[in-house]
Order: sequence, then structure tokens, then C-alpha cells
Amino acid sequence: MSTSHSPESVDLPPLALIAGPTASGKSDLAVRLALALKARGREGVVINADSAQVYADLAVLSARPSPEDMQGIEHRLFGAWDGADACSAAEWAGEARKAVAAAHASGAVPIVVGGTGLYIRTLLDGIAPVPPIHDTVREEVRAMDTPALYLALLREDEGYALQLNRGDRQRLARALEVVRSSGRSLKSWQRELAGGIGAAVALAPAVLLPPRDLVYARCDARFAAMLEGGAVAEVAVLLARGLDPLLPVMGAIGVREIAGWQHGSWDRDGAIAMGQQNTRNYAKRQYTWMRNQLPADWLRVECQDYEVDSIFASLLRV
RNA sequence: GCCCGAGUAGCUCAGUUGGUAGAGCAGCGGAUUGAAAAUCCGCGUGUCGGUGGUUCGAAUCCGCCCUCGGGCA
Repeated sequence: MSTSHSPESVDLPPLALIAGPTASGKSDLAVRLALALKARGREGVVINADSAQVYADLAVLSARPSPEDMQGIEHRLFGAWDGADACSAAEWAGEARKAVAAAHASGAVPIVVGGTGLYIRTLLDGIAPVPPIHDTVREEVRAMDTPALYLALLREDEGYALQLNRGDRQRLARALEVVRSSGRSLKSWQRELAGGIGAAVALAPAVLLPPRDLVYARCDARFAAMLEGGAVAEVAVLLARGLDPLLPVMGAIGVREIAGWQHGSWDRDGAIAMGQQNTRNYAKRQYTWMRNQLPADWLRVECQDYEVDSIFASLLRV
């Protein structure tokens, strides 16, 4: 991300940002920051930047903060999408932009929290303004298998095809649907970024990177606890909707694991083991993203005890 | 006590007729521009249970021992 602004730019409205892997304690820190602001006579609004917590259907499985967790602090974009509607980085960023503007308008400090790096990047830097893909194009492209996607892209957008890995089905499909639908290479679209608010804001970022072992242990404990906390019923309700299995909600960690157990493909212990493993693998990917994709000058917090006052000193300074 | 089977990477296992070993998973590193809890890429030295022996050479053949299964007593 190219945008990195000193919190000293007091002329710009503030934006607190908390990024970190799953189970790193982000939400709790966000609420504590809001409470600390409140103690200083300022409101804070927590805005979700997690691609799973965005779905109404996934309260338990996405570890979405409960009303008690929220402690009376206003939270936005949590459970804001219906599972039947696929959210995307650009769509989320559009809503997040509005939420940030609303907070600023009321004099509150927006606190963006989440583990979805692409969402955060899109909000701050913007994204290529590719027009919506025609339904028919999307359908036909997604029906193709990976080798076919590669060959087709090689034919229709060779330059970009050569930059992608031939096994990277998702990017090949995206690139192909873009050329077919817009008549332009995704590569050329990507030369322009639109919608980023990073330059118009005084950013106070914190990237939480607690010890890996600790986060893995929390992932394990949390998934097991979810089964006791309503995850099974949540999955049952979700499955009953009969949604397209390709929708993002259906791919959330835990859905497939629990559904397989309920259908007798494996037992409860198997479901737990798989869910825990997948959560850990996911957390690892987030560490890689957070470490390398987020701006190097953002504050990295590698301990496990977060101190709001020191992490957000610039915001809390009175 | 006897018989059979198994002991190879953290785990599950492959290793053809003897030429000092390799997959999956885990783990680690990396990529990441409208599905990102997604989609991919890379990284394999381990007393081949131990010990003697046969052999130019043994995970592989032979002896003895140890451990874990199962069976017979």
C-alpha cells in the first residue's frame, strides 16, 4: 500500500485500523480502543473488515463478536450481508467507505478491524475499476476446468496468462472473465486504482502478530468451543437454505467439516480435527499477508498483551 | 514360552530382482488487484528399531536382541 500517513496530519480525519490473523484478539482490542476514546469524550465506531463476519448466516462460525463483546460500542458491517449474496472486496470497500464517512460526519473515530488483508488494501488504496461481469460470461468461465482456463487465457490474454500460475484456477478465471466481459486485459485495468480513501485520512494502524503457537492454540480451542456454542445448528440452518455451494458463506471454515459429520462422512472428532487444522492453515496465510503485504511502516505488535494506550497513543493523546 | 505380522521424516505409509530412501499430510517460507476463511507456488539428512554377520556395497539377505500388535498355549 502506498498510503501511509503520519498521525500528526491533524488536518485529516482519523482512522484507526487493526489487522491481524484470526484469533489474535483484534475485536477485543477494537472495543477497548473505543472505550478508551469514550473515556476521553470521543465516540468510536468499529467497522468489520473480515470477509466471513460480514455474513448474517455466520455468527458462530465466523467468531463474530456478540452483543456482550460489543459492550455498547457501535459496530458496523458485522452480519450485514445475506449469505445468498456474495460479498467482494470492492463491494465491502464501498460500504466501509460509507461507514467511515458516517462516523466522521458524527465526529466519531472509525476503527476498522479485520483479518482480510485484501479488503483493507482495497479500502485504502482502491481497486481496478473493472465494470461488472456479464452473468453469462461469468457462468461459462466458472464452468471451465483449470487447464481449459489456462489455454483460453493464453489465447485471449497471453501477456497476463504468462504471469499467472497455470494451476491458479481462481485468478485464471477472473482474468478470463474480465477480458471476455470488458474486452480489456485485467492487467491493463489494474494500472488504475479507484476508490481508495487512504490519502484522505490520518491513519493509526496496528498489525497484530502475536506468537504463532499462541494463536494456533486459540484456533484449536475456539473451534472446539464453537461446536458447543451453536455451530451445529447454525450449519443446519445454512444448509437448509439450499444455497449455491460455490457462494463464499458455504466455504467458511467449519461448514463443510460440520456438514460432513452430520451426514455421517466422518465423526465428531474428525470434524473437530479438520476444523482446527483448517483454521490454523488459514491463520498462517494471514501471517504471511500481514507481514509482507501491509506497508512496512505500520506498527507491528508481536507480543500477546496489547496495550491500547501505547498502541494508539497518537489517537488517545488529549 | 511358541508362532505370525509390524517397526523407514513430527504423523500415515511407499520402497521393484541388495547399489546408503520418497510420497501425502503436518510444519516452515512465499505469492496475493472485484470468491481472499479464497486460489496458488516453493522447501524432504531421516541413528531406514538395535546389534553382529554375508557382500565391493544392506532399508533390502542371515543370526541374536528390543518394542508394539494379533494368535496359540
